[in-house]
Amino acid sequence: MPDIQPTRSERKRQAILDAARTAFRENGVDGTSMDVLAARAQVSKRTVYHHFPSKQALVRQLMSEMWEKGQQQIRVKYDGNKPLEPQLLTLVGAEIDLACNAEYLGLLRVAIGHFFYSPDALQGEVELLPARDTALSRWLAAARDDGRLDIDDPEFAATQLVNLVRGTCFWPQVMGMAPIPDRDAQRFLAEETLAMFLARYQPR
Amino acid sequence: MPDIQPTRSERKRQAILDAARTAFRENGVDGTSMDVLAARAQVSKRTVYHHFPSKQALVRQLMSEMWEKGQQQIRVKYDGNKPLEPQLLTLVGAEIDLACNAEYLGLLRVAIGHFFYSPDALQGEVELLPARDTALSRWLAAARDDGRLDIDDPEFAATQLVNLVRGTCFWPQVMGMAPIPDRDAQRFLAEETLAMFLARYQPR
DNA sequence: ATTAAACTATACTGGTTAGTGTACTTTTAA
DNA sequence: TTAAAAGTACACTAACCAGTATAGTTTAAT
Repeated sequence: MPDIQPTRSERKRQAILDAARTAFRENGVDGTSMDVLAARAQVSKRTVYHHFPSKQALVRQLMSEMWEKGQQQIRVKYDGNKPLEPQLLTLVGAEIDLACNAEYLGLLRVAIGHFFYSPDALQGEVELLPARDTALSRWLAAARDDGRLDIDDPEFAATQLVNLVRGTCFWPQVMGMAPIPDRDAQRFLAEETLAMFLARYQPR
Repeated sequence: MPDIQPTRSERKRQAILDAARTAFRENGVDGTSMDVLAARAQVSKRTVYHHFPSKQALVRQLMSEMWEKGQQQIRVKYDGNKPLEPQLLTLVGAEIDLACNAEYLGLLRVAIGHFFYSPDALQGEVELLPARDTALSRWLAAARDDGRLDIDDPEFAATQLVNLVRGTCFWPQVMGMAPIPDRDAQRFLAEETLAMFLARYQPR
């Protein structure tokens, strides 16, 4: 068993990032001192500053991780030959998957807590909710143009769909007011969301 | 014009509360020092401590204001003789009104920012989103029992309704990511929300 | 007019925190 | 083996902040 150990330096760096993720999520960036952070990472404070020039740089590193996760785009092209439901279910399922991803939620929590009072800084550092909605609204527009959905404003319809998901699956978790729903609840949410959406927009 | 002036003491007290409201909303509780607060209120720091024994007491005062606003219950009893739509529109409209109330949103923003990282303290001080949802779900259950809505789970249906509203009307504003929608947008949202909800749950 | 309550300016205490300086030890790679 | 890179312990700085102390001024109600 070779079991290649990463270099000590790399291990320390990861320990710092792990500690930052959990500590920031639990107590916020401002609520976590660099001394506490170093202690949680079992690393001297000097080592923290060896790997990251400042607290802000550490935050930025975590933000870019989150950004990456959020970017995992859904590639569901509209297919006029397949039935609507399974296609839409894939889209909604992807939305729910992301909104139920503990890692993603945790990082988003850090971001929101940190940038809550400086929206300008927020916009400078990251765009929180990436342009995934546009993929959805484009799909809806395609289905509309194909005469299979009776939608006036695809963007608004996409917003409705997303709101049905995020209201139970995203915001409460970000706020720390509810746990992440289990698989069954996620499936139930997907089905009910779809049912409501199609009841509204599917031509009879 | 008598124009009864409130006493100086009362004027100072209000100036402090006003300054706290805006400063806390803009920069958060932790991001607003008592020195800055006093300066914004054009009052000496000692006067702040004359009116409020501590920063926490000041926060509590603002929280109770918010609590009061949130408690303005909607009293729409289900009426089997009136058509569904206008009744539901009243309920949805009330939800939107509150979610678009700048004062309420501002205070909620303070609360969320303050308690984001201590949900226990949150539950100790206030319940953020009061039990207004239960009024809605009771109304829905009544309409269901009357055979006028085809709902399995009134609580979930109420959540869906509320999510459709809050996703565009509440969360973005609390997060400071979007301005409060104007009257037209509010009406549009109410109508579209209702249309989707009834499409799903009104028996054909 | 007098007096107590409210207000002001300013300096202070005690505590916390981001980040640095220093002298020393451990790891790693040539 | 050896030298550089990385890590450690710990003391230190400069700044900030909640809340207090003090001594003097203004307001308001008797």
